[in-house]
Amino acid sequence: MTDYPSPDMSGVELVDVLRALGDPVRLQIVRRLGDGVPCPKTPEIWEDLNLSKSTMSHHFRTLRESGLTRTVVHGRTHTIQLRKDELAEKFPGLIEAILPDPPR
Amino acid sequence: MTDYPSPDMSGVELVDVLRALGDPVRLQIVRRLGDGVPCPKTPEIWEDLNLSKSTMSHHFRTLRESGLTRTVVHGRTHTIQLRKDELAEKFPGLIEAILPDPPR
DNA sequence: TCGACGGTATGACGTTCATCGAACAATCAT
DNA sequence: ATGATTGTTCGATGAACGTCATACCGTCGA
Repeated sequence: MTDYPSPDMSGVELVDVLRALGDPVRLQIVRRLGDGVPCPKTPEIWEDLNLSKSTMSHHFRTLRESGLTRTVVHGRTHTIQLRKDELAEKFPGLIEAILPDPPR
Repeated sequence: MTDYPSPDMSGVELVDVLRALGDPVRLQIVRRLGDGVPCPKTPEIWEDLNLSKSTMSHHFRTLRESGLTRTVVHGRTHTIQLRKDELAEKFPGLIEAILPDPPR
């Protein structure tokens, strides 16, 4: 079982988080992950983005390495999860500010 | 008197703001502008950043074009100002989240 | 009017980045 | 075992970016 480590939040830098968010594709991914619930990587996330598998994988890696997301492996299926609580503690208000609308 | 137009806030995109913030130099500039008070471009802002005049000018332009700042010309002196109120209305919570500390 | 000053525009250079196809790796079903 | 599925890694390519030195431009003071 392969492991995809995400950095400890103590080493996560604000500027790197912002840089990761400063791409249209990645911002959209994060906003779809807004509830913090793990989400399968493949289907509805990028059917409409019209990007190749490898490009999506690149963005998933960037998000994970920036500290924004965590990747969980289940067999041959991967799910991606926004590290919402940890981020809220380290950068209060940031995630809420970039998520779609108010949570209503 | 030359004019340096900043975009209307209605056309400002979140992803462009985040991209502008995703650079160490620009993030630092914005954080020093946090109070929204106009700040002269030259002196204390970048004496310690050890960057050339033209590089700073490039970052100032990027910030202005992204919608984050406004440039005001007084004679041969330029001041830069964070568009704090407009940004707070368009992207609630964002600026506060990336500014140093709580305002105390 | 003429220089000095504050800042911008231009062009160049090296690096990073987003993107893709193809190859690879790991797991599940048969 | 074998093949199909799910996703990552690698190598390449073109665009965007950060940086600098130089040239340029508008303004102020003598």
